[in-house]
Amino acid sequence: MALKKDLKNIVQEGGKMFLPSISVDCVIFGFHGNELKVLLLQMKHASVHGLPGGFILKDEAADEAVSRVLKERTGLDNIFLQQFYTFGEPLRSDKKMHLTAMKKEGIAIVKGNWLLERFVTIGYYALVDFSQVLPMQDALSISCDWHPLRPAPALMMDHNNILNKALETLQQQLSYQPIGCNLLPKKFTMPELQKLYETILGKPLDRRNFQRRILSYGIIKKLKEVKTGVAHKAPFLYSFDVKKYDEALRDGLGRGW
Amino acid sequence: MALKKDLKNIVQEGGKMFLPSISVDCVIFGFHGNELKVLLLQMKHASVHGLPGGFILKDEAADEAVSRVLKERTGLDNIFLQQFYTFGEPLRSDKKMHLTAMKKEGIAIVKGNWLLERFVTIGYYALVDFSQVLPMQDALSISCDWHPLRPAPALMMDHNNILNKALETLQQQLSYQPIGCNLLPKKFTMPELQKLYETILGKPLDRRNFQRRILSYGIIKKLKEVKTGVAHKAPFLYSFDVKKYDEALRDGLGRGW
DNA sequence: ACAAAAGTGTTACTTTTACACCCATGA
DNA sequence: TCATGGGTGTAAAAGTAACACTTTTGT
Repeated sequence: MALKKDLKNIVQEGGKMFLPSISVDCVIFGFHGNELKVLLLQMKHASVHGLPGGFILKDEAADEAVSRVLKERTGLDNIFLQQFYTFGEPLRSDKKMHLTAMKKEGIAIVKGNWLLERFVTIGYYALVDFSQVLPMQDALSISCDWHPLRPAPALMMDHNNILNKALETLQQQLSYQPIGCNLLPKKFTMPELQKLYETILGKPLDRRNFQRRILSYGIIKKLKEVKTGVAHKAPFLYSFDVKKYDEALRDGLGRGW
Repeated sequence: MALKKDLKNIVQEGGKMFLPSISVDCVIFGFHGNELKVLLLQMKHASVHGLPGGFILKDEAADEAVSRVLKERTGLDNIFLQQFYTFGEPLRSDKKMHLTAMKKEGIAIVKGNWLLERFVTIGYYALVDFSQVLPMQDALSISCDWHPLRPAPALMMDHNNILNKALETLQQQLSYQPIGCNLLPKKFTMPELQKLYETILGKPLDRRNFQRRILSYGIIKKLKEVKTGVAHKAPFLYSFDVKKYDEALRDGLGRGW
């Protein structure tokens, strides 16, 4: 099995390939069935889930490492990615976890192995179009799948903490940054976008006010199509204006002083 | 000289004491003479300045490491501290710099020394009461002093980049977080606070509107004293309400959806 | 025909901005 | 006494929040 060979290689050679004591973890958000979802790995040797993550190659930028991990787990390039916090508590990483996992894998891991060190992890969140993702597990997991956020499953180590902080950051940034559209397909309807905002913020919004506000940002444009094959009145489709969007990403939307 | 002994120890033993390839850097902001200042080290062996920084002890939290560095450079405890970004570009650290610096110090640094590795640095900014700070240099610097921000001096490596990002973050957060007061003495006047906000944001604000808005947050309270020994009409003194302030820190000030 | 969701404007309310005069103090 | 900065309120403008009816479509 290719994955196991990879794993063995990482355990034995990782110390030469990767920066020591630093990892990246990624909270991948998707939106489906009117729910926010997060992509999690089901770990092989423990009844817990974990965030997709990885290590930084010696000549690689942290952002590149995350993109690489993301590509591996979702098949996607060019994902909206945001670093949100670096977790540097001394007791956050669980040294025993790797030890027992490797033992069960039948891979030798000796005292002093780089994986048994304490790790500081850089947290990123990603916003992806649910329908475009093809989840793929990694060497240490049974499966990679979407999970609901509320409630989120029990995660290994401090990953629940990381997940919560990611969600908090997302909620805060949603009001000032034009990020909502990243979670939807290229063409989407106004009610879909609104549902998304309501879901992230966890509260209902007025339809008319929502529409006015979103449109006032100028980052999305109404297409001349409607969504077909749908019950009830056909809603218009919108897409977002990449140029205006990029400006808004730089300058923000909110007011403030 | 104690500092040199320390330095030699860090070069030779640091690999055992600290997390490898990770550093912390701290942008320390102060306010004086109606200007935002930043505390910088004048490096010994190059005509550049640098941000105060350090490394994380093997059993120490990243935040603790920064507090320790801050204590060493400023003499202060319990400073307002905020992690703002982690810099993980592969070429950000300058391997030659340490090498030549140590050569000039007469300290042997051999190939493979931990200091010659690539470093990822966790950026923090600190807000301090200028009048309370007693700047102290470290082993690699001639002096530690306040410098103007606009323009900021040339800094080593990517420290100008770090500084700029810190300032940007500060500006953004100022509108949503009750952080202004951290830069002033315990008792301050409304015009002082306003000057501070104007300086950080780089634009003038209306006196009456500023006062109304700040007071509406409820985080500062008017004292029954006025500032004495001052020219012109004596302004009232204010102090900030720690309880309300802590609430606001958690919940933010701004609106949004 | 009806149930369910989408489209659309107006009004009241709240927040923000703009603006000017008097007062106290030190020089 | 005068120059300088500090204290204070109000009115207009902008932005936000609340709200209802009509249209379309599938069943």
